[in-house]
Amino acid sequence: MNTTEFGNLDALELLVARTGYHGALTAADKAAIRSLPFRLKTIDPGQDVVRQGDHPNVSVFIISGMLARYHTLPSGDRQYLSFHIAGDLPDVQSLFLKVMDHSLCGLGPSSLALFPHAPLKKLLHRRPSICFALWRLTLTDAAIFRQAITNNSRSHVARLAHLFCEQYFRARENGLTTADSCYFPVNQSQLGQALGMSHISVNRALQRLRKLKLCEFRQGTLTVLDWPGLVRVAGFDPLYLHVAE
Amino acid sequence: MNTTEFGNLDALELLVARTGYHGALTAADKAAIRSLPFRLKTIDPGQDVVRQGDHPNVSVFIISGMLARYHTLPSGDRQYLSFHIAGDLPDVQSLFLKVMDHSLCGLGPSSLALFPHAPLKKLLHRRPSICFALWRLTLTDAAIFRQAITNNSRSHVARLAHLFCEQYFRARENGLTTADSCYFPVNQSQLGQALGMSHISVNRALQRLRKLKLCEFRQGTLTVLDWPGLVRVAGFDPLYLHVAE
DNA sequence: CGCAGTATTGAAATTTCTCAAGCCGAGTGG
DNA sequence: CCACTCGGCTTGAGAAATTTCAATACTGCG
Repeated sequence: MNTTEFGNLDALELLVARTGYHGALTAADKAAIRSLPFRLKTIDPGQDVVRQGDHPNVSVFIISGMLARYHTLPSGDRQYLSFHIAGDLPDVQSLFLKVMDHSLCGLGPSSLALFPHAPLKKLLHRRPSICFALWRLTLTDAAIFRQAITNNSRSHVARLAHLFCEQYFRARENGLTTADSCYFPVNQSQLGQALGMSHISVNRALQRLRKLKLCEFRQGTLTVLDWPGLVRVAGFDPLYLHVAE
Repeated sequence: MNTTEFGNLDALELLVARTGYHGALTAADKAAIRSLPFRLKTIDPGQDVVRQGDHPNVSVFIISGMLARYHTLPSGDRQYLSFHIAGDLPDVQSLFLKVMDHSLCGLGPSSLALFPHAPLKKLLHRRPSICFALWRLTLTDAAIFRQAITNNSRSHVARLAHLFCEQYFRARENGLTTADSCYFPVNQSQLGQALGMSHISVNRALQRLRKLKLCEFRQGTLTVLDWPGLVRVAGFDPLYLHVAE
C-alpha cells in the first residue's frame, strides 16, 4: 500500500486491502466484500459522525482524513480516546454494541464510506474469514487502548513522544507518510485532552522534543527528525500494534 | 445467574451462560460449546498465567477467583489494565493476536479452564452465532479500556470510586456479590498501579470515601455503603458495560 | 489590516509524589 | 503465651510536578 494507491482506489478496494491485512482472504471473500453496499459522506473538521448514546445502523470506513473517538465528561470536557486514519474502521463495534459509549468526530476534512450493518452482518455470517479479520481489527484497537492506559500514567514528554510514535508508525504502515512527516490535524489543546494533561504542559513537552531534535509538530503536521531517539524517549515498542505475524 | 449456580455448574455450563449473555444461542450452539475440549488449572495469588511476549495456544476462562491483566514497564513497574472475575475470558484475543502484548496474573487463588485455540477456532468457524457472541465479549472489554483512559485522567477520589463502581457492578451482574460486598483481592499499591497514582494517594482517597460513608475497602473486600452516593462521586454510568439490550 | 484561534511565557497556587517513620494484625517460633 | 517479623496500612512534611491564571505573541485568512 502507498499513498497513491490509497488516494486512487475506491472505498471497496481499500476495505479489501485493510481486511486482508488482518487475515488471509480468498478471491471469493474479496468478491463478497466488493459486493457490499455503502454510501459516501464527507465530514468537516469538528463535525460529529456519531454521538455517545446513538444507535447507529452503519459502520464508518475512513477513505481519507482523520477521525477521533472521544468521551464527553459531565463537565463538558472531552477525553480523546484514539485517532483514526485512512483505512480505519473506527466504529465496527457498533455492529454488536447497540449504543455508542463514545462519540466520533472529524479532525481534518474527511471522506467516509458508510456500510449499513444488516448486509455487513450477513456477510460476516457467511464468511468466517472476513469475520475473523474484522474481529482481529477490533482487537488491535483494544490493544491500542490498553497502551494508552499505560502511556497516560508516564511522564509528559514520554507520553507525548509515545503518541507521536504511534501515529507516525501507523501512518507509515499504511503508506500515509511523506518523507518524515505525517498528517495529524489536532491542536495542542486536543493533544492535552488525549493525554490527560493541560495544553500548557503539552506546549512545554513539545518544546522539549523540539529542543532534543527528536520531532516537530506544527500546523497539524508531525515531522520526525530522529526516529530512534523519539522511540527511546517514548519507550515505544510496536509489539502492541501487532503488525507482522 | 447467581452465585450458587456459578459455584456448582462446571466450566462448560458457565461458558455457555457467559456466551449466551452476549448473543442468542441455539440448542445446537450450546451443544457445540459443551463439546469443546479444555483442561483445568489452578493459580496462586501473584502467579502469572501468561506473559507479555508469549505465544499462547490456549485461551483462559475463569471459573473462580480473580485475574488481572498488566503491562510491565521498562522500569519494572506494573500498570494493571483490568481485573477479571469468574465467567470472564481475559485472553480470547490471543486467538487472533499471536503475541501477548500484556501479561495475565492471579490475584486471589483462582481456578481456570484452558481452551485450546485450534478446536475453539474451528468451532467459531462453523458457528457464526458463537463467533459473534465472543466477538461482542471482546468489544465490551475494549469499552472498559476506553473508560479506563477517561477515568484515569480524573481526580483521585473519582477514579478510585469509579473503579469500585465498575467492579461491584460487574460482580453483581454476574451474581458474585454477597449483601453489599464483593471480592476484590488487591492491596492499595495495586490499586495505585491500576489507577496511575501512588499508594499514598490511594490511601488518602480511600479515607475520603470512608469518611463520606460511600464504601469501605479492607482485606480484599469491597463493601458498598451508599451506592447512589458512590455512583455520583464516581460519575459512573454503566452504559459502557453494555449490559441490557 | 485586523480578527480569531492558537501558541508561548511567567509566576503563583495547587496537587501529587517521595521519603521516612510509626502502626497494626496475622502468623511464627522460642 | 509472648516477642518477633513481615506485609500492608497510615501519617506527616518537604520536594517536585502540574495546573491555573494572566498576559503577550504569532499566524492564516477574510
